[in-house]
Amino acid sequence: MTTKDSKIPGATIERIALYSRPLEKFLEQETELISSERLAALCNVNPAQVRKDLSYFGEFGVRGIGYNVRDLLSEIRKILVSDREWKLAIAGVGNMGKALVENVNLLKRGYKFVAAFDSNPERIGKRLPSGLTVQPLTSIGPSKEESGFEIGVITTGPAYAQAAADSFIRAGVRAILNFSAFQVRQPEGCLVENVDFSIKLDDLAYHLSSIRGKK
Amino acid sequence: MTTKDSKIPGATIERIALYSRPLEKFLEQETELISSERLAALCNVNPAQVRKDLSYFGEFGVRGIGYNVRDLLSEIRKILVSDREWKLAIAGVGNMGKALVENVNLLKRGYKFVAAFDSNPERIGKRLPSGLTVQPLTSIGPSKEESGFEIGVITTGPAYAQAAADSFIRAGVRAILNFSAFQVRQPEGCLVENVDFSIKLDDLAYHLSSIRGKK
DNA sequence: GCCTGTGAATCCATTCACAGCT
DNA sequence: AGCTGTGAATGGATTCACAGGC
Repeated sequence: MTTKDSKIPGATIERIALYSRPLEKFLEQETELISSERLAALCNVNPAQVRKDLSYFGEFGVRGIGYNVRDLLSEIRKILVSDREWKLAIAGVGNMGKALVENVNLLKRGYKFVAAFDSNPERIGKRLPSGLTVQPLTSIGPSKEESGFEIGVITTGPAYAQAAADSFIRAGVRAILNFSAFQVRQPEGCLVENVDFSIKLDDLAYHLSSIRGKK
Repeated sequence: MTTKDSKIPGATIERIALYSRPLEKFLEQETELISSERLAALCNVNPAQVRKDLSYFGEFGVRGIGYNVRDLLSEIRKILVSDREWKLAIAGVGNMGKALVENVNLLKRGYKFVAAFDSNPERIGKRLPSGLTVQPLTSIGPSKEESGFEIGVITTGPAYAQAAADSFIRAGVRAILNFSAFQVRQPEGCLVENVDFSIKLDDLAYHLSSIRGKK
């Protein structure tokens, strides 16, 4: 990293990831150039935001012209370190877990599931379409270099989420993506992203009612 | 709503939804009282944040004592309007879509899927375990009161996401939860929440590398 | 003229710190 | 003494507005 460390807003990183989606499409259809205005429109953000976000990492555009699609995308990939493969493990192979393990979009982006765990005895030993064999949650162990995983994904029910997180952490995992409806304790030195979509629904429901309520 | 309209931070709503999760558990195990400190710890937020968030909607606690679990939960349910049933439709019944339609947690919270759509001819006409029959995406029509739905959920591939959103909007839907890796155009008068988890992974990957890079 | 890059201004959100009630 | 409720202070993030280069 050649950046003057750490003054980068958290939200900037997520948006930079967001920008890469339309850029990929433009690259496919061989569009050469893109303006911050156009890119912003596609991502529902302000054009100045796009420019500022990118400016944290360098000067990727040309004044009066715009950004070169191919170059910008390649810069973004470098920033996000999405130019390499990341190994994931999943805890909980219900519908949601299977949906993720079999998601080709993730694989295309370099996120590869290399282990699957579950607490339900009926599921243990089963072979997933992707080739993984479901192991007992309790067998999550310190990851041995080769077969190790770097990111743990939790798709268990709320009752098992914390246990799964604890196991992952014991196994040396430093980043967890938690889809369960249970807020995992933020442990020292481990990143946790919670994606509780029932909260998103609550949010929508609230705003729906308040709009209707207002008029 | 008896609130002095609209000065409520967006993030407050999401956190209030968050608070309800541990409260539900406390209610089950018949804990009477809870302090902002304890609740905050369980949700990984600051205690003052909890108090301020709640204070936007009223004075639910007792000084020197704390909050009554049952009362607080009931107030939160009123705030979030989660004391009624919301009807949802889903577009895209792949793994992810099925995971949502069959998710009992959502049903428990009052979110009920009443229609399912897909663009894949092979899926159309199939009956889901929940009893819904998959209809063609193109048949999303203006919702007729009775069978209507209020929130549209998108779990199609990126290529179909915008079309699904457009159809939902034409059908009169005012709120959309989008899980596809395509950012749906924010349309006039319709709320859209995007939950692109591949972005969350990018975010984790970035932070993982920058931590390792630093030491 | 056009579009980027960025300090300055604004807006929003979080946290502090203490008054107020039990 | 204990814990809430909240103005004031702080800290971040977004947007403006214009200088700078094509």
